[in-house]
Amino acid sequence: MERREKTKEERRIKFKAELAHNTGLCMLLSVGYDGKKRCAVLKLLELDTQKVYYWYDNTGHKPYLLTDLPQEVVLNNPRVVSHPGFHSVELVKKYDSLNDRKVLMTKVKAKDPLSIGGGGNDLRTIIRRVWEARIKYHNCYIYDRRLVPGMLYVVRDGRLKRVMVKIPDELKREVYAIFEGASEELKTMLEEWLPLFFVKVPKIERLALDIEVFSPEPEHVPDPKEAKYAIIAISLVSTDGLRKVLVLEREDVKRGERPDYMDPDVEVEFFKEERDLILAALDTIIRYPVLLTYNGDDFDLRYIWNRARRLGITRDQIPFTSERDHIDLVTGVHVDLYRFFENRSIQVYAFSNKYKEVTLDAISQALLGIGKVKRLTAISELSLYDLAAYCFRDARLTLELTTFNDDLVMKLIVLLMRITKLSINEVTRTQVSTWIRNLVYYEHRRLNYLIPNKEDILQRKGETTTRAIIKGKKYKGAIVIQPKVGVHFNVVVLDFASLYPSIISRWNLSYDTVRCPHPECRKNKVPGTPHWVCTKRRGILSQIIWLLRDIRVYWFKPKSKDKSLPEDRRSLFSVVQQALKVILNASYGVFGAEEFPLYCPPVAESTTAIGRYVITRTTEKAREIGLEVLYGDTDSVFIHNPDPEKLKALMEWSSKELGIDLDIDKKYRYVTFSGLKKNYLGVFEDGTVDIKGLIGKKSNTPEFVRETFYEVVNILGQVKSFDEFKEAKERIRKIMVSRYTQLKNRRLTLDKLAIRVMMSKPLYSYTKTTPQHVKAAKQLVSAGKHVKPGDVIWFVKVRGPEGVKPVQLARIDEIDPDKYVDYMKTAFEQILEPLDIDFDSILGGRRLDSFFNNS
DNA sequence: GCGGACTGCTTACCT
DNA sequence: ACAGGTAAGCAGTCCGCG
Repeated sequence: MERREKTKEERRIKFKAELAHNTGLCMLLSVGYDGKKRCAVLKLLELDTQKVYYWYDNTGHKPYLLTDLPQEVVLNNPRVVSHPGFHSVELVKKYDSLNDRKVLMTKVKAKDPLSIGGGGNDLRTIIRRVWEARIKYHNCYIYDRRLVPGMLYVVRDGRLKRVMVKIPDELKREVYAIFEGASEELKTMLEEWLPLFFVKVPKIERLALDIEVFSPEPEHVPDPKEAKYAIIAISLVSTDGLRKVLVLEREDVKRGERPDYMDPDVEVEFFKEERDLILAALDTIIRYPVLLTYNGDDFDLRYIWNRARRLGITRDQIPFTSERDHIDLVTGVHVDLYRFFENRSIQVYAFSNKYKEVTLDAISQALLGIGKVKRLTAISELSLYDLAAYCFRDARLTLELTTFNDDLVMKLIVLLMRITKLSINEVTRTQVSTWIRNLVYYEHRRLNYLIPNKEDILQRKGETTTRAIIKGKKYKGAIVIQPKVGVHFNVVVLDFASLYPSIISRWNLSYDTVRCPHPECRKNKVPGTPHWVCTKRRGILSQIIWLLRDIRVYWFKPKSKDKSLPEDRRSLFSVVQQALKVILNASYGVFGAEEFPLYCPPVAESTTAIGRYVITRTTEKAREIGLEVLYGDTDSVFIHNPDPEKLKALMEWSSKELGIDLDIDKKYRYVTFSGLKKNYLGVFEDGTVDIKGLIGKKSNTPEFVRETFYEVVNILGQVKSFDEFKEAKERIRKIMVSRYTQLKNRRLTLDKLAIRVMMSKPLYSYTKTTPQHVKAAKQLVSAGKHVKPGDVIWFVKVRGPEGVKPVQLARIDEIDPDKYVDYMKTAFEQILEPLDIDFDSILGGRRLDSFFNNS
């Protein structure tokens, strides 16, 4: 996309996005910076009209940095005062939490953010002794004005005002009861935070878009930078019922038949000119406040822009703006769902790893139960109606990823905006460390704390002291208790509800409290480390986590399951608790991540050290009172056939002695342990099977092995008592025999035997070794295919020197059956061995290999 | 020249 | 640009073997 473009203001006028002077109720979508006007600019979504308004800062807020040099010194520095961006200086008081003292600082204001930093000859380089000089201006503006993206505002006579929604007293009382006895500071904080959780997420109209592009080579996706080939279809699907595909008529391509899987209400419009097609799409785009795409930042919108320019459409006619790392919309905001779902925390914590590959097909298959349209023909060879149907599905899926389950994803995004104080553009495109950094910075400003420099934290607090088990890691982590091999009936799993956040809040862990400057606190040791924790002040992180954890555990989580509440309340509560979970789960890890600006090794190390102390003390106590501990991992203990009284005693002991809640998490009818850590099968009371870490479950296990594995698992789910294993064993034997016969006779397709492994990096960077999936990928490349990071390689084991072949290039008669026998054996031994079933003998003494060898 | 012991790399999983 | 711990399978290396 072209670098030079008109100012935000000029483009706003061009596309008729109005200035906010007097508005109805609005939601704050984003905060940016206008380089020409030299001020912050807000995008506000008016709820009634779904119109997006611009509001430019009129408070005179300026970018700044802080320095400990006195004002006179700064003013006597000619390089500062003669700097063209220099504005003024001001004396400010701050609390320096790292050193527990009040400090006077000089605030150096500038006319624009680049003069503070990033402009080469900037004030932060000139002054050198600086704080808070690397915060992006739009975020700094949010902190100082205490804005909360995702919350409600109005503009009256040009003045921006927060709209306060009254929370019913009854509700307030309930929540405050949780924090009874908490400090005044925490209660003030609660006052600020409560509305963010309880104010309903407003309706947000949105339009999903997807494009298809002609390509002369079927395997090649055209480069959006060049946009050399025609856009042949654009689909547009919206929350207000628009369902449309714009299709380009091409000389040699037939319209064909309208496929029946495309709903009859989908409108297909044909265009003779590509230019008209693009303009029609742009015309629709500007009518919605939110544009949704899947990979629009890197493909669809970029392609449209460059293609439009190529076709002579002027910049003035294209409502996109090119930002540093994404494409935004002049008349609203652009949410690229690929960027959002790519976020590891969203993937793991919000969607519990339900999708593994970050492709539209995989995600929608996992979350919506429907994938992309399957096609065998190249895009460019589809008939026009088939093309329309294919393209339509993609936009539909993109929209539905935000609407399913009562707008879950949209609500989650808004809740995350409120919690992290990030604009919608940023929260959907950044990782969890950015979220946590931003929310912690915001609290610093609210409390008038000086935001520390990373080097100062490291210098004062130092490095870690424990030794990690894994080579290359910085400090010791969690404990895993060796499991007792075999089958165990009636097992109760106890766990510490969000252990690490509990530790951070209860033990007052924070970069400002661990190894604090007071000599009298040194007695307050963290077990297993030389570190100590402050006894005089509450740490800022500990305070934040306390609030977020307790409100989640004691309020939102139970309320989201409370059937007596109306459905819409419950669904909001459930989203809130999920959003909090995402944040809380990452709150410990970031302090052990070197790149995090508040990186503090002793904080991370103390957290895991206390975790080890907690689980160790708990197992000791359990054994002491006569409970049998079968297994445990980090924050859980598996107890065999417990006396309920003793169980209760243990839980009470934990909250009293350790200050951390120990709850019943799960009850199993029985559990089988193979003897390996992080590896077991548990059957719940209702017969559902819970599988952890077993090979049969892993995504790279061949489908054939996995199917067989789940058939066996299904039988195990039906076993109610020890005696029933005998019958189960016989049924398992039958399954194995039939499956092996199937394999022997090669009555299966190659893809059932495929091992699927994801390439995590580009092909050329495998320099140390050549793993099998890389070998297969190299063969694909030789055959003219393209592979890139994130692609899953499907390969089979074959006889011959290479040993592997990608499925696309292999034949069923080439496979090496012995390798699959081994696979089967390891996969099944993990569940059969604890039941005392011998893998080889289960087929009546015959070696499994014989099934292959006599073929 | 070959096979076993070993280490290291890579991926996928658990908490 | 959240963390560490566990496991599997393979690649590659070293060592011993008259």
